[in-house]
Amino acid sequence: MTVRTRFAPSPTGYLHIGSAWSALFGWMYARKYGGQFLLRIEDTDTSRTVPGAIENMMEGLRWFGLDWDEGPDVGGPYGPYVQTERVALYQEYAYWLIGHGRAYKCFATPEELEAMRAAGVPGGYDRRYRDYPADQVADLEAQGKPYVIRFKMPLTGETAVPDLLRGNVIFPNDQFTDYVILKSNGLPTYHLAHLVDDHLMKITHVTRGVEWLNTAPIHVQMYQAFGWELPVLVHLPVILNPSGKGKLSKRHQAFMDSGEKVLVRASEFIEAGYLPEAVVNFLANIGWSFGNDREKFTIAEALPHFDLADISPAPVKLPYSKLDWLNGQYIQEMDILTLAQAVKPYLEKQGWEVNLESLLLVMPAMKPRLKTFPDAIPFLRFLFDETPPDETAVSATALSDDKLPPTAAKAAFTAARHFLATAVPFDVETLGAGLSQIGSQYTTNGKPGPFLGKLRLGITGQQVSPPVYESIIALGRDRALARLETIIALF
RNA sequence: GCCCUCAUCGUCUAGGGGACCAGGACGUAAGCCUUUCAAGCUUAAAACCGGAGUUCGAAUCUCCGUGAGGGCACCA
Repeated sequence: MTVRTRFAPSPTGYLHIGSAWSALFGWMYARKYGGQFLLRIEDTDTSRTVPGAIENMMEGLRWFGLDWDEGPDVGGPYGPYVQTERVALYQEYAYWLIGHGRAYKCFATPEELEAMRAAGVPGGYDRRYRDYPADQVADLEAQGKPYVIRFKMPLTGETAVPDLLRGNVIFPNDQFTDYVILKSNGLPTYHLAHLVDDHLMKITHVTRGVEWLNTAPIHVQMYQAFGWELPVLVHLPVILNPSGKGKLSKRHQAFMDSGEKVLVRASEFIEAGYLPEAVVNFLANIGWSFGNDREKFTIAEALPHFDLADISPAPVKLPYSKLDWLNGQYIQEMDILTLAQAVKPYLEKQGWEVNLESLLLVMPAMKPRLKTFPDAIPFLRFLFDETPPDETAVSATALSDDKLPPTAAKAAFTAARHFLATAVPFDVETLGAGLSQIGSQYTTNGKPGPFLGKLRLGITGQQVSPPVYESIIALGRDRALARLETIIALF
């Protein structure tokens, strides 16, 4: 039997990182066994459907590299893959259950339901129409009273849910009421729709969040009622908010202790400058481990080791700082041109006009300093931002100290200007030799350090920058000389 | 309130009766390197939630607590 897994989001918003994580495991399992991974849209709550959400999710999945063999856009042998296009099917199965005594029409009004809930009826419904006389049901129907279809849960006994990660989880049946499977508008609820689809689409392994574990007994009972084989159920743990309480929500923005925003949507990870390989590697380390103390790996490498049964059932907080580290590791493997092209848009977003040539010149020096692409912004302001440096930051006092008194500083900068005007070739070796010699000559301790530090400040207007020689080269001879002129004039 | 789940360093994890005075990674701290900031290298601190069992032996099995979470819709 081929493995078939699916990702079945409802199009109510954006792709959540937790959803992507769950999709990843389903995808990995299907790929490992050469099976199929499907995308199905669960849009039976039409009031919550958000335009564009499907496209957004597909885009996110593609970014992660999670491709699907069957889905709304590519079709497949068990389509359609959008639930609102399958309603006739669900209705057919709902009525089949009625015909076989496993479901019934319920005419309870919203007001009645409200009253039952207020009275504290377990499950919010007292099953008043469960055994309603057939002729009276016919009467109500003849009067055009709206109704829903409810599934008859057993009143006694217990239901065992075989969960791959937890074993059999036993639920007493009296905990449940008769759940609505077909709404009064004719659309199915999740309980009916996902189950009919999973069966018809021949899904073998269901990966979904633990929040479904509590309603899984209904599904087990329904599978039995239909006489269908239960797929392997894998309830993945919740992803917790790293700061504070509860699960990671996309509704309420959370913040790290550091004050940074907690990333939740897939699109936020993209915008924040993470590489898909890094994020996927990061997610694969959540609840599962490669083994052999290995943290960094490609998904292709992970596949042979992967098994759904090895996933830990414990809830997790995403270790965001590890993602930063991993992303940095992946950046180190990028070639300079690709890296520069990846960084460029983030610099341009600052309103800077970015010259690729200059960027390429500093990129080798920048690479080990980057964990994410936007990290380059504070380093490279001097290169692309033409607004003049803050005068209070770059002043004669800032450019001199006891190891490099003002007169010596002025002389050193003047010497540097002469040197840079003629230095050939204009490369790191030449500049390094010349400028450090000038530095040693003018500082009171005879070391180049104090001068080079001031030179960085003078040239870049920044306390922190790429290494000075590289910065000067990236700036180019003319611009560097112009800045030295400005500095010398400060004394 | 009722039902369900989970529990190893701060975090992600390895481990599944003796190989564990518990291993790795991130983060943190210190040192080296160094023109800043990083990177890199070296070192350090840091955990089996508690209590009872079972056993010659428990981080590992059982039970009870505790804590953390999830669920109780004509939402998924």
